[in-house]
Amino acid sequence: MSRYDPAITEARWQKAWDEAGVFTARRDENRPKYYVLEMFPYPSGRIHMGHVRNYTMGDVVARYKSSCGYSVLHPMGWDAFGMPAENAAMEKGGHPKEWTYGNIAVMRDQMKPLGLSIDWSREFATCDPEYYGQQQAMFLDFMEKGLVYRKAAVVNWDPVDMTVLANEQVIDGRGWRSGAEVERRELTQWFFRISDFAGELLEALDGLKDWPEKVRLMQANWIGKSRGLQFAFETAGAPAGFDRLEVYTTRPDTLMGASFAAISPDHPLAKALEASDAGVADFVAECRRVGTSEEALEKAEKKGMDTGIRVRHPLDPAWELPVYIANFILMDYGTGAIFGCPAHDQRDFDFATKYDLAIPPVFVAEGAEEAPLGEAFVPMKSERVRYVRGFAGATVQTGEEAVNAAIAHAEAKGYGRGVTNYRLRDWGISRQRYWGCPIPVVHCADCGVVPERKENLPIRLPDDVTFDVPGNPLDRHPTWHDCACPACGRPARRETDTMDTFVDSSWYYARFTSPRAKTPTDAADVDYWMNVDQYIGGIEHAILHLLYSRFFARAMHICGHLPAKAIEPFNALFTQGMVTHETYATRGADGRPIWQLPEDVIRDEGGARLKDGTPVEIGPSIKMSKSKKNVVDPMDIITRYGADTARWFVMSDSPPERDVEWTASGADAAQKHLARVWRLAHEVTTRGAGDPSHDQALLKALHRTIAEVTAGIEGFAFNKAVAKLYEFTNTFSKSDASAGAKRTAMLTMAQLMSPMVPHLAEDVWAMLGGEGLVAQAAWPKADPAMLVEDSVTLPIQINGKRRAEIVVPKDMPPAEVEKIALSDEAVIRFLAGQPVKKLIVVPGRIVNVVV
RNA sequence: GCCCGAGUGGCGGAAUGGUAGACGCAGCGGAUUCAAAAUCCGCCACCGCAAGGUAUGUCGGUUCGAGUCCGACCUCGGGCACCA
Repeated sequence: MSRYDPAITEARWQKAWDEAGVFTARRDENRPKYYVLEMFPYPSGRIHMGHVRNYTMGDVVARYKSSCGYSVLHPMGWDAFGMPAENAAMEKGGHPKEWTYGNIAVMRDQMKPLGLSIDWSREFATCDPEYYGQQQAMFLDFMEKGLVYRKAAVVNWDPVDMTVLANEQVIDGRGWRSGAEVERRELTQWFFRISDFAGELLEALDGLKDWPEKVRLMQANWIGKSRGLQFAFETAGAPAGFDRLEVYTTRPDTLMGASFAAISPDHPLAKALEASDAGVADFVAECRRVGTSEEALEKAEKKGMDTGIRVRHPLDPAWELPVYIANFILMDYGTGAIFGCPAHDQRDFDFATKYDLAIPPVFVAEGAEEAPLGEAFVPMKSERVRYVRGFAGATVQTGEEAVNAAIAHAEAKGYGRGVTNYRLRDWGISRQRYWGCPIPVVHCADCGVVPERKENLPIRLPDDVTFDVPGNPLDRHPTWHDCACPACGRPARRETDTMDTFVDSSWYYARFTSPRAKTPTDAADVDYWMNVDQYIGGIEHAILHLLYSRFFARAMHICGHLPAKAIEPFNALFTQGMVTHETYATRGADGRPIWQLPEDVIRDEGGARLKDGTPVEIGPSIKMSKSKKNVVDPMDIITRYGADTARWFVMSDSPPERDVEWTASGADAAQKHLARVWRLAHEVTTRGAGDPSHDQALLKALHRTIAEVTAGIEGFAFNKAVAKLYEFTNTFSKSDASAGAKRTAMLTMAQLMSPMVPHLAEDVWAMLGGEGLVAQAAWPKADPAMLVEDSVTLPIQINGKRRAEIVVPKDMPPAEVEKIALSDEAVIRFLAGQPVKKLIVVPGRIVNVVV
């Protein structure tokens, strides 16, 4: 064979790895273990470039760590429950199960040719009854430990399709299929008590040293710890049972700036008024037409309605404030009621302006005088301000001090108490859908809500369901929900809610350590393999998935399924950027966008159109997603160029943490380079002796490359590792070193390339007579002696501008460097006799002359 | 609206506060070839004949020195709890 031919060799090496069992994870007490995990994929149907990028990154780490002597666990599975399977069934017929497992088979077949070092024997899908049965067992454990409860919560309700909608399915306040205006509706739903762990989940973030700072910050903000005052207003004119109105505020120091109180449309008081007041009922109904998402609520026009009720100010019983129902008050935060201080909160300011309420300032900037405000004055809490309507603490103090003084005042006078509040809400896991893990409880007329017996698990999903009408197929199944009460044995009804798919993905990392165990985990296996040493996934999961997993690990520990060391399951986290692509849309008859696949769009100078000429609107480049159809199929590249080219390509150029916009060019170039390396290796076996006097230069370059590539991989700078390999390839190609040195250099280069392009590396290794498989060879070490340089080029700046450069011995004392610098011809010319005011010599770096 | 990021040549990007543009793509020129493909060599931020000047989204600041640190803003992206 005399040319690079991945089509033949890649399959051959994959077989060789397979037969040698190179990637089978083994518990080996004599070796350190390393668990590398990429966020498992949703089986959408085909792999996309984001997958290739994600799994190649993980594979580089896994192969590298394996070379470094670790016993590596690198598994793969499928996050297989979720709405798209049901949507497909509704649109095209068929069954979610067939659709899902069919997609898994296709995607597995697409992933295997990538040559990933995955232990496929551990593969599972979350929709396997063996998996979700263990999840149900844990749900029962959680119930027993009081980590689960039921309460009423609001959902998006489509009144035409008579079905619950996901936020994603609500577009501009309307159902995505029916187009009907969505309503908020209350249902009794299941919750996990994640908010009980809010403080701990927040504090433990400090220990996650190998997580990106931005993710820790996002999680901290999401948990949203705040210290404030909770107190009750006495009401006047309120319905029976509402003689007090509890409010929570983080700015009790602004109490004297209150000009109104406001409650959420979902507040019990609002509901009570709704029953007797048609005006309130209309207003509340209008508020409920906004979706349930925080974004929708925050963006909606701020509206309020005066209830006619008044509350007495806690510091002055004669002072009465009006009570509004306002659409921007969230029932889930604090008490669902606030007092409004328009002078120091922009939202309150807008509200007060709209409804013509007073805007009395509480404090002014230090040194300023009280004046009418054109907008809310909201300085940092750490800033000192002068209180003109203060009531606790010094006249001039920081907001922080004033808040503490106000809380102390309230507690001393007995009208309120300091409270620590979290923004984090309990995790609602109920879904009124079929394709999810059934919640293993039974509703009995006599015994109430009863947990299913563990021996009856898994509670399997029925196969005979239909999707011709919207709504939950489990609910309308004729017999599935019929069962015997586990407590009294009488006929009862099975819970038809299924679990949020985030539950499935909150513990799969633990399951990979013993995927066939008859319990959720196996003690010896989790103890050996946990924690995940390196977790890799998209930044879009920075908050929810990772926070839920952190909670779940704690809950599993409480139930004995994880050791204490695993309550933070991911030691190191890397968030890769997304693969983005332009979006293409045509317009439907109703003006709504109809997304189009890139492969169906023809681009030309004028814009873009479909094959039939329909004009296409080009949207911004955003995350590739099924719903926007802006996806590109990586299989074309793999079948045309081979896996190594695709792998090399996705590791080149873009830093892994940054978004990369997919473009079709570049794959050719990647393959050219790999073919070049192959050719250079082949030449080593055929060329003559060469010149040994050039060996040292080549080997020095090689050792620098070892150091740089190793640092690149360790630091998740794969693009830089690739660039260094390009550089060394150029050096190698130009080198006239001896055959022996070239063989050594090429063998080492094959090793350095092997995490990225493992098949080519094996080719080269075998060609040059390397021992065994590269996949099992020890990672090369850079010899420190070979990294030392004797001289260094120093730029000389004059007033910060580069004017000259000098070459000096590496260890030359600064005084001598100064002398040489000042006697440099170009320096003398630029100085033109001006006196030198200051001379800065940064050894090995730079000289700066200031005149 | 709120929270978190990112902006550097034609393009992807590199640069512990110390020579801005490594490396790659595209482009241009050359070698080889009957010709092409493939390969190899060279050039390649902008303005300027040159000396030199201007350049890291914008505007300010700190510093001997700023792409990097600080402040304000602009644009784009992610998340906002039922998309996964």
